Amino acid sequence: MERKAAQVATARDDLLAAGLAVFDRDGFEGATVAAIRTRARASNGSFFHFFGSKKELAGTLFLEILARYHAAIVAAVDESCGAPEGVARLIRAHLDWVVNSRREARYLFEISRSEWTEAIRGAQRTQNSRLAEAVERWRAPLVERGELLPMTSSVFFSQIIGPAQIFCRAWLSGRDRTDPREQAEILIACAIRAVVAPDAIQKTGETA
Amino acid sequence: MERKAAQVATARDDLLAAGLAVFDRDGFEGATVAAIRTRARASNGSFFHFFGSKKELAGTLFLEILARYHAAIVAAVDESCGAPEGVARLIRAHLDWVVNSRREARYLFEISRSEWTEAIRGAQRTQNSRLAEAVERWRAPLVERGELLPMTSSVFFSQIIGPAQIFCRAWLSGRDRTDPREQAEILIACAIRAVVAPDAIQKTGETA
DNA sequence: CGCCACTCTAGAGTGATACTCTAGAAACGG
DNA sequence: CCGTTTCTAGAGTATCACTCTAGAGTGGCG
Repeated sequence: MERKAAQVATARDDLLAAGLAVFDRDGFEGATVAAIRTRARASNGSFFHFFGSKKELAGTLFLEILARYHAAIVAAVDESCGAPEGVARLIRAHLDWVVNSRREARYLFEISRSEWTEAIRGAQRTQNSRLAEAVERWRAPLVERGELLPMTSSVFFSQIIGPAQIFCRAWLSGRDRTDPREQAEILIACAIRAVVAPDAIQKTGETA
Repeated sequence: MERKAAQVATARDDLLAAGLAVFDRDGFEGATVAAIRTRARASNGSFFHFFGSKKELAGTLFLEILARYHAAIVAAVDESCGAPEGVARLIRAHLDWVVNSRREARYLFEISRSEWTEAIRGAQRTQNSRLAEAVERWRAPLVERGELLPMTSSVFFSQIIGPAQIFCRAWLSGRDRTDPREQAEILIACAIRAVVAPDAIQKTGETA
C-alpha cells in the first residue's frame, strides 16, 4: 500500500513536473496535452484519470508552487528579527526565490491568472491569508513597539513585494536581463524608509 | 481615400474592440476567433486578412492599450509639480486609469504575457523607455535640486507603481473587491517616504 | 487459490477550433 | 472602362482537448 501510494504519486507528479517544463517552454496556450503526456511517459488515459482537464493540472500546479513560494517567504523572518532586518530578509527571500526557482516563478507570476476556476481562486485566497497571518506574527509586535509604522497587513506587503516584483517580472519575461538581486540593497533602503519608524532605522544589517 | 482609410480602420478597430470584450469575458484561452468575428460582424476572411493570427490581434491590442495607459501616466506630471505632489499625481493617475479602464487594465496586467513574440516584446520595450524618458524630464531636475533621492529611473518607477499594482491586480482578478483608490493616501505617504528627500516632504498636497 | 472491487493504463474516436485557400466583390487610379 | 489592390466570403483542413470503452495491475477476503 505504501509502495502503491508512492507509485501513484510519481505518475501524478511526473505529469505535474512535465507540465511545468512544457508550460515554461511553450506558454499555456502553446503547451499541448500530448507534449506533457509524452514527457511524463503517460498515456492519454492516465492524464485524464489524474486531472480532469489541462486547466485542472495547471491549477493544481499553481497552488503547489504558490505553497512553496509562501514557505520560502515565511522562513525568512522569526521573532528575533528587528524591523529593518526583517524587511531586508523578506525582500531578499523574495528575490532569491524568484531567481533560484526561475521556472516556478515564471509560472506563478507570468502565466495567465485570469481564467482560474472559482475553486482555485478560493484556495489561493486561503493560502494568501495563511501567509499574511504568519508574517503578522512577526510584524504585529513591532508595530506595537513603534518600530514599524502602522498600516494594514496588505499595505505592508505591497511595500515589500510590489517594487521587487516590478524587477522580477521584467527579468522573468526576458525584457530585462539583469539579475533582480542587483537591486536588493536599494529596494531594501526604500522599503525601510517606507515602513520602518524613523527612530528604528539605524539597526539595519545592510552592507551597501 | 480618406473614406476608405476610415472604413478599413473601423473594420480593423471593430475586431480589436470585439477582441478586448471577448478576452475580458472568456479569457485568452476561452476566447474563440469565431466569437470575436461574430461580435465584430466580420467574416473569417476579414479576420485573417487584418491579423495573421489570434495572437497577433492580441499583441496589437496589447500595444495599443499600453500606449493609452502610458499617455494617462505621462499626462499626470509637468514641470510645475514639486516632488511630493508629482509622486502623488503619478500614483493617483495609475489607480484612476486602472479603475476607470477596468477592461483595458485587466487585459494589460492579467492576461498572460509570457507568450508574446519577440516583435511585440521589442515594441513594448520601446514604449516603456519612451514613458521613462517623459517621466525623467520631470524627475531629473528634482533629483538635481535634491528634492528627490537619487536612484535609477526604473527603481523610481518600481516604488511608485509596484505597491499600487499589488492592489490593482487583486482588484482586477476579483480576489479583492475593494476599490484600490481607497489605498491612495497611504500608498502616496509610503512612496513619498521612499523616494522624496526628507527636507522636501512638507510641501505635499495630500489630504489624509 | 478464486473471485471481486477498485485504481490505473491504453489508445481509438469525436467535436471544436485556429488557420488556409480559392474565388470574387469593392474601391480606387488611370 | 480596365487593372490593381484591398477586403470579404466561406468551404476545407489539421490539430488539439477531451470522451469512451476495454482491459491490466493490485489488494482484500473467503
